[in-house]
Amino acid sequence: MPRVSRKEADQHRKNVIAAASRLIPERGIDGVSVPALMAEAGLTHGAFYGQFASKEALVVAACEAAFAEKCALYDDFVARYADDGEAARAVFIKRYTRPSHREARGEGCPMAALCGDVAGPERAGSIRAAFAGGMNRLLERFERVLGGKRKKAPRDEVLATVSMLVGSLVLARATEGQPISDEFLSSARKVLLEG
Amino acid sequence: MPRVSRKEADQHRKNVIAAASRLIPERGIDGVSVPALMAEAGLTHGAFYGQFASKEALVVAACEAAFAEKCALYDDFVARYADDGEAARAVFIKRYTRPSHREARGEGCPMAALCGDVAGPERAGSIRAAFAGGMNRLLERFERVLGGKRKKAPRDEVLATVSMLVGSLVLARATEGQPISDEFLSSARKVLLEG
DNA sequence: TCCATTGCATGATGAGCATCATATAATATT
DNA sequence: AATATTATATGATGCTCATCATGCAATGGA
Repeated sequence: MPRVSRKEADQHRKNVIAAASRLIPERGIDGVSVPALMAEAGLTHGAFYGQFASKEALVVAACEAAFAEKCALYDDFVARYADDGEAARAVFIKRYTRPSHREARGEGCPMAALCGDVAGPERAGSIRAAFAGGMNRLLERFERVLGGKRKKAPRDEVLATVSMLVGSLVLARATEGQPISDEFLSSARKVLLEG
Repeated sequence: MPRVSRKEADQHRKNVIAAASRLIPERGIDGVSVPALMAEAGLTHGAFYGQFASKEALVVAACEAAFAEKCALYDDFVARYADDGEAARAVFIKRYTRPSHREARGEGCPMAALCGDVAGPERAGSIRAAFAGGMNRLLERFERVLGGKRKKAPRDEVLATVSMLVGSLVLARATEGQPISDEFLSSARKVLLEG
């Protein structure tokens, strides 16, 4: 009964979430307006509130999609390196600390891309919960990626390592264009691989 | 010739910068409007453009003030612990990773508070430069704070340690209210002090 | 004492925002 | 084939924002 078929409408919704899960990590929550997002998905702003109860609901969906994509990625990664945990850890750390990761905010680590946006009292509701849920799921994968020859790395080590990786990426982005930017990434890489 | 004396006007400007250097780290650049900031400083919005060329100029001044305050703080800190570098490093790491630091965004580490705001292409101008300049000055202090019994810690170690501290704080803020939030801080503390 | 200067307040401007109301027209159902 | 449904588009609402224009009134120099 719609102007488009149900299947098309479902696809539209998926397109909107896909666009949001790329644009929100890239430009921030407040950097993506509803009209701009819908235009990116090939629709107009009026279609938005037929699909989402609010902008907050969209952010939740986009956040979950971004984490789900990375969880699937690391499931594959763990499977591929199942017989060489040492290599898995080294390859992961090298990839994470590549300068190209700094530029790829929309496709890179959602923890690093969203953590600044999700902090603060005005985001204490469902967005925060979606972010924390995604983080917990992603950290489960990191236990194995970072375990090396062990099955799973100890939790303190996982959280501290992730803190260093995310911190180096976020600081590298905040100083992009300055000489110190690359140093954050290379120092984290060096300390994690050699220290 | 003004409605208030020159001295009062100078004091007003300092008040505005002081308010901004607390509110901007606390609420983010876009979370502090010019009218709200001026009200906080006891003035009306109209007075703003007599003192600052633009909101960007204010952010630059606030950023510099925030970093300058911390530089002075750590100069004192280094002097106080001049004869016991080991204690300086341990005390600093314990203070940085306290849960109360997570809540004190406006008074805490400006690197952690501002890094998310300063990333992105729209902040690539003078704000980014002010942030990077402040970071470089602050990192000079950290070389000595983190040196332990050495005079200065090696640069890779400083940058990696700061990455972990900032990362743990930023992630703890992004997950505030969730059980994992405290874990980021305690894990970073444990690894840096014992690992 | 007088007057030019200027810091501040009031108010306007135009833009962008999230959200809602309504109309349209194509689809599902009958 | 007729009709009820509904995804989408157009457009409006009320808000907040950064910035600018104007006028006032107190000050500091003459």
